[in-house]
Amino acid sequence: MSLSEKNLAFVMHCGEMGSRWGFNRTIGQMCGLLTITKEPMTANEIADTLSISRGNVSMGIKELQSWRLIKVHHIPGDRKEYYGPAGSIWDMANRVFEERKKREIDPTLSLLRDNILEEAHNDDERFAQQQMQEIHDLLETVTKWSAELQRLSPEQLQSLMKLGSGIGKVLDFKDKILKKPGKSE
Amino acid sequence: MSLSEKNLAFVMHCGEMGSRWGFNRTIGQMCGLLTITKEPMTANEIADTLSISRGNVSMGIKELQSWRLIKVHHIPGDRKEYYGPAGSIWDMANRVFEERKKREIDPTLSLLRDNILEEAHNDDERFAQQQMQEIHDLLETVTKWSAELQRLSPEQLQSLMKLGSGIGKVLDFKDKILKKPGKSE
DNA sequence: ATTTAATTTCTGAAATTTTTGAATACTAAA
DNA sequence: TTTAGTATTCAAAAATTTCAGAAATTAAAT
Repeated sequence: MSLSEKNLAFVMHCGEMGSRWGFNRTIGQMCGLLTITKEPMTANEIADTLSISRGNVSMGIKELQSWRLIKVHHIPGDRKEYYGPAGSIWDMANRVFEERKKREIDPTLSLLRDNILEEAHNDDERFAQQQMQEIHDLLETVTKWSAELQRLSPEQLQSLMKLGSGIGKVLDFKDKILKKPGKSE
Repeated sequence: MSLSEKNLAFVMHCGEMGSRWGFNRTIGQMCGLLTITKEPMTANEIADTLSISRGNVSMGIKELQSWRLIKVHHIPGDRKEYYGPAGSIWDMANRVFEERKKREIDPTLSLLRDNILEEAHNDDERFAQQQMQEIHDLLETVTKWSAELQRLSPEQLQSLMKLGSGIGKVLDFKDKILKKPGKSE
């Protein structure tokens, strides 16, 4: 139940970064711990390993589940719950990304939509609305794009990722590709 | 110095979202206020408009400058400093993105690199290292990509953004494009 | 130099967030 | 049912973050 020095360093780092990634220290540690541990762990093991209270672990688990970052395993004849990562590293990164979009972008998008619909009553409001329109359009583009990426097949994604600096070249060909005769957008 | 109801609503929203975006409430409000206000504002105007202390504004300005989100203007014969957004909405979004990468990704990348270089001493470390390698590769890809996007011309970027669901089709043509005879990667 | 206008830094109080641990609830088997 | 092994909840304590306002600093104007 105790971590090697190096693994501990990683877990602690995850704790320190936790709040930057969208959760808190304990939850960051838990997430790090579970992703580098081969076998799923019980809540008590987690508490012991990280030297935190059992209650705290319980709340952390709930939170990590709400992010869909961990999943429960059961061992026949054992009523404890064993927790492990919910998927591959890529899956988990996606989840974090998605969840953060939900928290960091969607509420703003919705406020902006409402605001833009209304009529501006004076110059200040007019200028503000222009700015809000720009923010709105930007966020909407980001939103559409992330949805798009999620829709790609893993192969296509890999392909895209490997593209790197090739993206410029590909773009230069975009028109030719999309404007094939008979195929309108 | 006072905001219309709608503009106030936006500014307060920015405050509420502030901590999710990487700063705190006051700084979020300040950032929102400055981006929807046409004319640059003095620190005192900001303090009055938001009903916060002058000292707090000063710290907020410093922080927003460290994010490169605002810039100072001067009016001849006036020794006050006037603050306004550092660029277009797109510029600002880029800055936030870049800055967050610096804070949320780079430190982890560096820790992972160090960790991966060392020899694993047992099975636990071996497994952990595999996972870390995956995280590392993922983060590195993200990093490369964001650098790539910054390198694109605004036109190319717009082109890419408008692509939307076309991205899949484009990818299907990638090989043909990049493997033009005589052009090896 | 002195005064005045402005900005920055600092400290402790207030607000917020996190954590604990005891009490409570749940659940499967005896 | 009861019991024992679990998991969860929640109020209070601890830790952290934010903030106002005073004091210090800087810089321009006279």
